[in-house]
Amino acid sequence: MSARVTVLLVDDHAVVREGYRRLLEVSGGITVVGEACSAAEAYQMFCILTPDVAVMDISLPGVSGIEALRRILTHQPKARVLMFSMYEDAIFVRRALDAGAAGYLTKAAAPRVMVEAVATVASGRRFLSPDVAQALALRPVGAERATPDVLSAREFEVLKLLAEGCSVNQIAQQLGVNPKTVSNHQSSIRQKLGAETATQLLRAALRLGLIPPL
Amino acid sequence: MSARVTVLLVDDHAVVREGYRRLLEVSGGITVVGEACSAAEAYQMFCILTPDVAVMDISLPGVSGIEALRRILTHQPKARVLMFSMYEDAIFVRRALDAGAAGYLTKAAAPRVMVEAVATVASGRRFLSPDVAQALALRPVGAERATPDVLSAREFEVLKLLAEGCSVNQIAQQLGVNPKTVSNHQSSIRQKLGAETATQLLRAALRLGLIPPL
DNA sequence: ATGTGCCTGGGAATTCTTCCCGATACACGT
DNA sequence: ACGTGTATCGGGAAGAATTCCCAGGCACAT
Repeated sequence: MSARVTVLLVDDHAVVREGYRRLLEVSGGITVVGEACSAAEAYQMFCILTPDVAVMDISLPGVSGIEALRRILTHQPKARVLMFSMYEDAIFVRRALDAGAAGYLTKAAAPRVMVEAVATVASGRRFLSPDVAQALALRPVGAERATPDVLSAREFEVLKLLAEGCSVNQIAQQLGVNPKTVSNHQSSIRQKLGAETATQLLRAALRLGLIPPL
Repeated sequence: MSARVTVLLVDDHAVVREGYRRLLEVSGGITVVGEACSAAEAYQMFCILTPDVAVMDISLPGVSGIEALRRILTHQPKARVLMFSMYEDAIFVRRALDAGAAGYLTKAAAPRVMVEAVATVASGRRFLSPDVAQALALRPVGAERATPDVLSAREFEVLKLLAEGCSVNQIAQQLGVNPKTVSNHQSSIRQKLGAETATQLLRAALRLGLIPPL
């Protein structure tokens, strides 16, 4: 085999990161060289450490893992990022892959699969955990865009933050755009989802799994 | 120190369980003697293995971790169960403790805190992770009614309708008052609950049980 | 009687939303 | 290379909602 694989772990829960670190490191060929707990930190650390693979939780507070993935790929086009999530819905998988993820793994997968996934991604190939592959196979192309996919990536992002309780101004600051833009996004989101009130917007976000159930 | 501590891990994600297992076992004094991925399995395995401590994720598919906790305690009143969750809201903590949990730990806690928590719970004491303790301390006793009581009856009613997705105008019509009045009520509700955004208002209503969970 | 708190709304200032518009950028098929 | 489509970003203006301050009517307790 080749040299050891270096990994950057991105998850907002410290205990979870530590668990993954140990899980990966006992495998023998993997070294976790860094950890990050947010999208911003993930981007910075990736640029500094240039790990072979980033293992990133898809649901981070504020800016999502997918957005973090995009930012990394913008500046490091050759980055190998393995997305990791509790969601196995085809919609999430597709968004992750569309955004350029090198692999997608669910937390329901067997532990050794995670090691295998990192190794596969590090070697330049793509990796999908079996359950995910099945979910995708069952809905070939565009099947899942019955309702949810009418939202664009940015709209997704804005909806997530709105559902988390952020104000338009906070979102604008976090995404680095004009509040007016966020407001305009919100309008189109509401129209696309048919959400007149904030409640309906939140329900939609819950349906899409953008935020954990309350 | 005393003998090794035996632990039953309960979480619906295999990878997560494996991570925790490694995290706990390298500490030296802890042995994970079993794993379960559902409430039913947790109960069965607890009865068979009689571990010193069960570490249980609060959010399990189907029957929740708290319900699993209750079932275990019904038949094994001396069971020591450490609840483990990504939520640090006081309401979750209180429910867990009311149900008889020996401790509550958030996933945001530092990794070694988990080891400490297991050891503390095994020794017969209770354990709360620092962030959780703080959340509870801020709302001492009967905390869950500290907030709602400041709302007047009318405000309560308006909040309920708002949370159900009604517009201000609809509410005004339903209550037979001027929309302006409803709007004014809403303002004071927001102020009293500290809700900046519509979403936060909704979450408050959920916390107060004004509407069924989404 | 008097104070207190709630429900009710008006008025004015402010902020947000909506709808329409154009600019830029990027991907895609021809 | 070129047009086409789409996403993102924002400006402008009209309209709607929110906030803050205020005040009358009412119930209720001291």
